[in-house]
Amino acid sequence: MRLSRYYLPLLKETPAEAQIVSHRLMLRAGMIRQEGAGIYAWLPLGFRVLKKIEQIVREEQDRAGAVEMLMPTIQPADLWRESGRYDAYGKEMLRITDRADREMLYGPTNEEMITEIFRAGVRSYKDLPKMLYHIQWKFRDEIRPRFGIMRGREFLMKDCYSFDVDETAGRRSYNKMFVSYLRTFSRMGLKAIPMRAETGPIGGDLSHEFIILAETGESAVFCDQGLINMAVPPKSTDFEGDLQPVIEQFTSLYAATDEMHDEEEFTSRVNENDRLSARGIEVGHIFFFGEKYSKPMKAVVASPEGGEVPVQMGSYGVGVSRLLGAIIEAHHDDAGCKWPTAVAPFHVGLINMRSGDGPCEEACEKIYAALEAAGVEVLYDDTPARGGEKFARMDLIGLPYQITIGPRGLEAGEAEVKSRADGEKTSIALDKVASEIAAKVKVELDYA
RNA sequence: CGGGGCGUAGCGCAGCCUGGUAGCGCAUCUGGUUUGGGACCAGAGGGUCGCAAGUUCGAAUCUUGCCGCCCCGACCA
Repeated sequence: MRLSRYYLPLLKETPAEAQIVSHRLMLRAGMIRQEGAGIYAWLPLGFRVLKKIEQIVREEQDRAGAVEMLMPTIQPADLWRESGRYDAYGKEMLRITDRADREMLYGPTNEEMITEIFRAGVRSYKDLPKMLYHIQWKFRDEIRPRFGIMRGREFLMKDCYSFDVDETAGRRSYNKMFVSYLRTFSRMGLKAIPMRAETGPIGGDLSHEFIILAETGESAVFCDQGLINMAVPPKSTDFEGDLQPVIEQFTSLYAATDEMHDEEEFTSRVNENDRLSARGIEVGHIFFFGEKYSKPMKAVVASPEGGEVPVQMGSYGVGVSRLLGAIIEAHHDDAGCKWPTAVAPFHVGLINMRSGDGPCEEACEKIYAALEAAGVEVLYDDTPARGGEKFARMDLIGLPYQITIGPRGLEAGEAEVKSRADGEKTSIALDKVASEIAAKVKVELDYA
């Protein structure tokens, strides 16, 4: 992509309303634009990151055996009357009437609808287990939206639902999602810690929140330091095999959000040096809630013993749009974002120090074409701006690699490459730079 | 929902108390000098001062109502 054709409205000054670094950087880097309280437009750069995150979530859901579908954003109220949640959900649910005065709502979540869809198509325990998910926009009329997309009213969420014949099988589904989440967040360069959590209005008896540690997190958390560097299950993990040992490993050490925190247990189970009390961002939440919806909504299957039993359900959410903020919180410096390659809007920024200069342009065009041909995503700054400005904005948007072409390097037959993550600068021969960077990018994308 | 605050050029703000020509920095446009970490000089364009009503000879400024947004608290991906 040539920057001259792109839409990248960067802000030099920090907008007054942005309180946390991820919000500030998203506004300054031209990723989002606020259209109302808790409502944001995704500008081209932000949209690219959102799509990358979404795709990682999708790949790990598929790998765990979940099946993708898409449910509508607008739902009929009657569905929610069946579960009793139409009244229970309160003002957080955006209620709408259509032209015929039918009561509708903009979905804050989809348990009711997926249960309705499931019961229409499944009759026997032999059809189980099933895991269905979608990645769809939700609307929750939050009392107080804040921190940009971190707590927006409209947000993109992956929600998965599992259906099993009994509790044992249900827990197997829960375990699959547990492992899937560990991998999902790890691939984005995040260390997410599963913590025992309350079940909230969705209900149930088994629940974990996946928390990213960050100073600006909304919840206080307490955990054993040992969780931070625990090895995440590899790509080769067999999701049909026994995952219980992994779950036990990750739940063996103390970790709880403040609602579930037990100071006595914390101090008795965790050595003083390993006690970590911090703040965290919730990026995922998994529940097993059994018959909570299947019973009132009559989602039943024929059981092996004859007769009908309500299916055992779980639901599993990932805040896809929130993850952008969480990733920036974890990867940035004073100059801007430092995207992990897996979610970077582009892999490489190509800087022409002297636009309009024949040899510089020629060298840039050559490298640009070679990188694109190698499947590397390049943002080529072909604008007439001065070098300093180009450096500053590349640092701000935070692409993993910057390749600089200027008269100085050309004389030596070299391009300068900067790694945004560690700031390290190297010189590489002009005819090798594209292939070397392409190789690095490929390795980083193949990780996990 | 309770408490606090804000709304003036694309962005950041001053002006309001004490009513009288709407201003500054950045950005933008033109010309020139520059060009390896957000350049300099000269010139130019850009505003229903959130909306409405009222007070007044006169309102960005005072009064009232409305709308929008932000921050602090209890809920949530």
